[in-house]
Amino acid sequence: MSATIKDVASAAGVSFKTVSRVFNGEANVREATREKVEAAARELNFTLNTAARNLRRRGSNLIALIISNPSRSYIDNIQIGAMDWCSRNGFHLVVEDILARPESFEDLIKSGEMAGVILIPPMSDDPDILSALTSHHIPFVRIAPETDNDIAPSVRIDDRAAAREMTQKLIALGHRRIGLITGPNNFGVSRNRRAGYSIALQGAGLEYDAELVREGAFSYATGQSCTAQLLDLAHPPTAIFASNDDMAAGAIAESYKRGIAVPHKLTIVGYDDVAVASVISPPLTTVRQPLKDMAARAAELLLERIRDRDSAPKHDVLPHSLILRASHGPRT
Amino acid sequence: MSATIKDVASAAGVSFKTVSRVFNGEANVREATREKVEAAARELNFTLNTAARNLRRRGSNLIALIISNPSRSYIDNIQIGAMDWCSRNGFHLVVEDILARPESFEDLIKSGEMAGVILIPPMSDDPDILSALTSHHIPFVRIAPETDNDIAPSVRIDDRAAAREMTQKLIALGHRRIGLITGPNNFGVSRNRRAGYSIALQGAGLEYDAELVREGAFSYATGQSCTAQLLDLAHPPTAIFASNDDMAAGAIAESYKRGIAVPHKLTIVGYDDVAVASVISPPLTTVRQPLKDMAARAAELLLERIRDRDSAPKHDVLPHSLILRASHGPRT
DNA sequence: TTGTAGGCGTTATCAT
DNA sequence: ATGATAACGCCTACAA
Repeated sequence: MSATIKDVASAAGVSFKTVSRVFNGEANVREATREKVEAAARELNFTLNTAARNLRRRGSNLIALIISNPSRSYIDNIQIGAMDWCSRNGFHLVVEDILARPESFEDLIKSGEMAGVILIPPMSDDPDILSALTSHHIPFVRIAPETDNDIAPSVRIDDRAAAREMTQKLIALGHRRIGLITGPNNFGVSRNRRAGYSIALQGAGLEYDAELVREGAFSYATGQSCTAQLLDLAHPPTAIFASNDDMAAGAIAESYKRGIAVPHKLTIVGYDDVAVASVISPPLTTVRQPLKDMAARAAELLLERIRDRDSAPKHDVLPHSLILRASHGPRT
Repeated sequence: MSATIKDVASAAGVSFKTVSRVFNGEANVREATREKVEAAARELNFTLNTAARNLRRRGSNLIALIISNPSRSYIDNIQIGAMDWCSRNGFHLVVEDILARPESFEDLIKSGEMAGVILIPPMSDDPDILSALTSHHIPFVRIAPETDNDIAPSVRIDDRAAAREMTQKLIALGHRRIGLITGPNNFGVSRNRRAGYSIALQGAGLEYDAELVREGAFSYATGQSCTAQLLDLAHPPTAIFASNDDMAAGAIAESYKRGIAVPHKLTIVGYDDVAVASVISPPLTTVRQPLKDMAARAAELLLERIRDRDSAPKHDVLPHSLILRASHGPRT
């Protein structure tokens, strides 16, 4: 059917090994020979057969992104960054939803079809997943794990510092009772962000009031319900810090429903800076994470490990920033 | 490293061909033999090597979803449906963003690594893409193309009927000047939905007023700007029909900004019924498309074509429905 | 019902 | 700088 290196070889009058050399960018090919081969290949519309290459190399050009995350907008950004990197580096991005069918993860791992795996929260901290990957010797990288380790590289922002800074900002605005809507507790980022919140309070001599801290699930609906609980308190907060933008959007909706104007009567801030943040009303003050860059960087670190499995895993911390839009204001 | 069919064969005391038979579910294997083989395979933690299989079969277990769509929420649902189907049917879903790097599509096609390709708007109607796929003999399926053809199977809802029904609903509510925000004109669905709108007007003896029809880009921002244009008209519409939910959300935001209450002063309805529709305020009256089911069905039809390239392409029309929430009301 | 021979298209190894 | 030979692990075709 389609041309092989042998076809190209005979068309170019060289041995097929030379064709292989050309297509692998190996040294020791005379320039004239290279050109002859390339012309013949173009003529025959030749492409290397990936299956044959993978078989012989015991390799793969597939990177898997494991998905099981309640926030689609978070995944979207990660996926875009990863897709882009893959397409520029000769890989393909395979997406696998582990929530819908847990066996699919096991299949994926056992099949050995993936050159490497990208993990996002909460899988980045899931001991079963980490050990499965490790015992099958599949290179992987973790995005936003709770803590780093020697097993795999990671990419993150400093969640603790980011949450601390945002909380300090709210304190500087005069807020003294600040509600926190966290993510689920099995997310490392949830714990780190709560720690940052707590540190900021402590630094300002404010007491940590467990009543003001509610656990959401990174969804719009839980943002609403946690906000409802917070506003029903005898002493409700004057500011609410949601651990992602979806929950912040839910918080704004709940306030709006109760006739509480944001930011005039209540300050609400989010985390992530995904699409919804600049699209709701009022636009959201939030912590920006460079999710696309994080994903691209994660793929890069993963590639290093694929190429050299014994290399020491690197741990990158990318910069975050506070995006000040219109959903925050001074305590009134 | 990892076990091969030969290892399993000698462990089970049979020939490797028998192992192959077992793992391909072929007939003519005695039950006792099958069990012996399966036990040995379990023992050795054996899995078929995909690269070898693909090489020999000249096949692949990869299906590509080509992405280049302004509405992430639309893609998300399609992707979820496709991922799920793939994981249940021994395939992997590869996502490829053609907007970020157009060459990636060419590479994908030439490499022949994909068993098939799923196309969504606007690629479903892109002549260059269709002919590239056809000339490379890559099976593909089109989701929501403008019209069907003999080249590839397709899955759609009846956009024309759906848009007609929604428009009729608005007319029944007493609206006479109904604004339409379309998608880009290179989307077949845009044209079909506008046709449905037009038919409904005609059926009610209302005139099609080009002033009331604006072309958006399926984005929140264009929903806003088109609504602004519509509301600035000397005779503004009393209802606006946006061709997707993102634009409807933008329309609501624009109305809100101008102090125009929805639905009391202005009716706004959307299309798709993606996540944002039930999450904004007021919740959106919209046309529901079963996007996940459409994607799963598309994968199914694609598989038929992969298995038998000469089979006549099927064209499925899935049911739509009108979801009546709170963003519509009678003309006031 | 089970087994044997051969080759899919590439890369590795070793030679020239 | 280039070439010959041998795998990689599986499936197809045919034989027993």
